[in-house]
Amino acid sequence: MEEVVSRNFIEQIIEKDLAEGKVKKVVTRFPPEPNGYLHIGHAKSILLNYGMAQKYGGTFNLRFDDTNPTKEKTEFVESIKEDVDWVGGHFEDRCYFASDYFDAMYEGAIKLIKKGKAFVCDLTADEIREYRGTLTEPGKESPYRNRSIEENLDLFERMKNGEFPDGSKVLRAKIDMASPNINMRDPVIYRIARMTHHNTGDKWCIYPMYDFAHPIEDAVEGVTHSLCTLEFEDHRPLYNWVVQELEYENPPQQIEFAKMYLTNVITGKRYIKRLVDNGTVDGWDDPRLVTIAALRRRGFTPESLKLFMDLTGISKANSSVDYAMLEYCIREDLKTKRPRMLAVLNPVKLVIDNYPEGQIEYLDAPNNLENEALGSRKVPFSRELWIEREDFMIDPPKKYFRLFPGNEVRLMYAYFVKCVSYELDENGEVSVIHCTYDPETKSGSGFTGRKVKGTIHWVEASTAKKVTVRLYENLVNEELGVYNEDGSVNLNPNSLTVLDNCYVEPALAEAKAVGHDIDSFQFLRNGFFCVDGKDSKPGEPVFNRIVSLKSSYKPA
RNA sequence: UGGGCUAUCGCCAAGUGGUAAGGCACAGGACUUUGACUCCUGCAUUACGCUGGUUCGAAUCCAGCUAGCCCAGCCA
Repeated sequence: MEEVVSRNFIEQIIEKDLAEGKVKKVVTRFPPEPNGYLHIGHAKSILLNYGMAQKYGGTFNLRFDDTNPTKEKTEFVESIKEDVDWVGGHFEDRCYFASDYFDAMYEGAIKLIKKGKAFVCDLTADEIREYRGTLTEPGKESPYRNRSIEENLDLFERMKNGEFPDGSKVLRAKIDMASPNINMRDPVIYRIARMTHHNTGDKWCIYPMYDFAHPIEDAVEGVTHSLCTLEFEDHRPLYNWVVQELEYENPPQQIEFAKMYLTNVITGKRYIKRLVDNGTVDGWDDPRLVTIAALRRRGFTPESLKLFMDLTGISKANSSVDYAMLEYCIREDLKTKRPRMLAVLNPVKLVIDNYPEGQIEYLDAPNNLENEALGSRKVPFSRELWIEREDFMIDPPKKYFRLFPGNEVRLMYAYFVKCVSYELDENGEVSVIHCTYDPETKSGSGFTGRKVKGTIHWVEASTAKKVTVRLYENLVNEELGVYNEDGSVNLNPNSLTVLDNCYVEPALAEAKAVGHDIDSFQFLRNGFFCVDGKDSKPGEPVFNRIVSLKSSYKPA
């Protein structure tokens, strides 16, 4: 029985091209401009492009679209390469630069001029705008539109040679000033800009525009399917015009898909910049952001992002995916892959009155009950433990089956304990809980004499490691929405809670994350956490909460 | 009111003329060495933006509407 697998519209196009022999080998690319950090939206494009090449036995390129030196910085190149590869876009040795093709683009421009399809225009930027017309009115032709081929050739070469000041002349494609598509109204394809380019230095003082450069970049690399976002739909006729006029034998085709939006997050660069500048977040990789670097620091895995993209799909409808879907993906990925460790975030002392003083025994604890391959570890146990403050109540509501006076619960991996009394401090807060334990009930002993409704986690007090834990919530206020009317961000005041009095079992004290070598764990009932490689010092781990666990227990 | 695109459950999303997949979320229940996980169950009862039409039959075809997104950089 063949499983019916639905294909997204891009896969359908590719399969048709392959079947018709129009395309022999699929080649895709991810073409970022090196002018900032990559975020989860880019991850969708990376995974889509890489996925298509992978699925159909083709290749995937990383290509920096660096045709505008005024906006680009070399410092972003390395971080983008790292992010693309980390997220799963394995470009291997195929990392290219649009600027490597400047010669081919220059030749292409000459070819257009010789065909009478391009001209040098002396209109100012303002005049070009005026001549362009409006959305509802056609434009009018530039007075320079009918210069001779010889004159255009001469002028364009002199543009290249630096004989004219910045902005004084441009090269334009000669198409149709009356086109209802504004992109076809004799678009500028080359401008003069004296800027040192991060890759080509001062070799050029003229630079090609995106609409002219991109199709050439794709054609030069043999890209077959050029996947981009919806806002470029109107540019497709121009894209096709360029590859046709330049007479490429196997022209690439542009296919557009919808960008991904996520609820309750901020992706706008200027908003993030403001938050960084005023100290609301600690940088562009603050774990509450959804830049790839932030997601990685928070503890998201590449696998979880892949799952997320697979579940959300590809379409042409603008949409905003519920953040809960992302949380589901990281829980799904981590739950059977990472150990479940003992950590108490809000501690209160528990003393087992009938347990020998000074004795420490080491109990077996499976690392993950759902994954035996993760093995087991020894956890120390003694008379004095830390337990979660919320796991004890003096007057419990109905259906509370953790610890309360007279009730018996299991200590995870250890024994049944029964609460016999408790002490209060001067503020009336519970300071010590006294229990007795039953040696018969040791974990793994096969004891079936009686059952207990609740199980709680704990940490042995004398060997516990004190750590700092950071709990993250969404950066923005879900009730009020993301933005205020004045355009400022509607912050959630509880987006970050720092707990500096947490205890973890000794095994966790060894956890360390350096750089991006992330260690992540499930803290029973508290969620998934990872060691923050940026803020942890040796021996002083700081844990970031990746995502909390769902809870069906609702306190009265 | 020029052109391009989109519209299927609270959120994504399949569906390509034959009688509405799936996931997230949510709600019940079972199980449980944590109330998580897992497992069951329920969740668009002529309904697929609206209105007509074609057809034995339409989310799928046609017509006309409506709503939303994108475009007037010498940015990408």
